[in-house]
Amino acid sequence: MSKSEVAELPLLQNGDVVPCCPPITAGELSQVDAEKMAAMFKALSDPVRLRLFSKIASHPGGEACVCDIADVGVSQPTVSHHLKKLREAGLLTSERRGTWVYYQVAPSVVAAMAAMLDLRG
Amino acid sequence: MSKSEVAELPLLQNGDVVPCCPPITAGELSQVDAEKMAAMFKALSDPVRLRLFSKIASHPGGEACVCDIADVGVSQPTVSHHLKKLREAGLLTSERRGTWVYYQVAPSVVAAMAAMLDLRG
DNA sequence: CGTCTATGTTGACACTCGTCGATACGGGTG
DNA sequence: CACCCGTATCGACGAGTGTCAACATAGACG
Repeated sequence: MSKSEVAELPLLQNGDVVPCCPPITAGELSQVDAEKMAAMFKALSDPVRLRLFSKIASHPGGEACVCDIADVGVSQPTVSHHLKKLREAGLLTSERRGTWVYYQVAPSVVAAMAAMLDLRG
Repeated sequence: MSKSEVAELPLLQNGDVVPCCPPITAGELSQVDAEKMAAMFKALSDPVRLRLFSKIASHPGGEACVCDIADVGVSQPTVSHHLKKLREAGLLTSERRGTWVYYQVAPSVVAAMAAMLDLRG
């Protein structure tokens, strides 16, 4: 029952849409594709993560320092925990610049999620 | 940041995109909007639900009988449980026709999710 | 070096979730 | 009516998740 099979997500750089999976209207998802997609949706299935993500996405350049977005109503370790989850899902990348750590959205991964929800398949 | 005030999960009929929440690039999500969006994403954050959903979405008319999609590797009660979750999230509607129950996708809700992931905000 | 600030990690806890078997319900059919 | 088939609900169990306090790590600066 326990599936510790952590599907390794793309983790690719900005550019274009990664053809991870076809639109959901294109046919039945395979087991593997379903697990990959589910991992991405799960990353956005928490209100705190969603708020962190929107704060970063709405910053100029789609990038923000942790110190700029940490005010979401939970403790600092919890913020760090959620940012790690988003990073592991491939939705964010992080980079340390001196004292601060900056997180950037991974546009191609987000675009791939949106493409999968396109019903005009 | 313009946040639309939608009372509860749409559950509306096919037609156009429900303006649930602005694109994630449009500004910080409110607590309420984040919870609504998170609930929708959570509904698609499970591989079994994703496979059920894709099976329905890829059927002609975006509708399918339970008997046509129930083969996803889990027991019948579990299938029923997941379909209920998708229904409660507003992503599916169900209708009994004689012996069988048919599930249909709610295109507007799915389109709203895709719109929220549009980075070209 | 020592210290301060910013961020990440660890361990523990309560709670939620996915799953199943057993059971109930609803509607055809004989 | 009795029976069977398709689907939903219930109750229970193990695994997973979000949260925090405490602690650890990494630069900046004196």
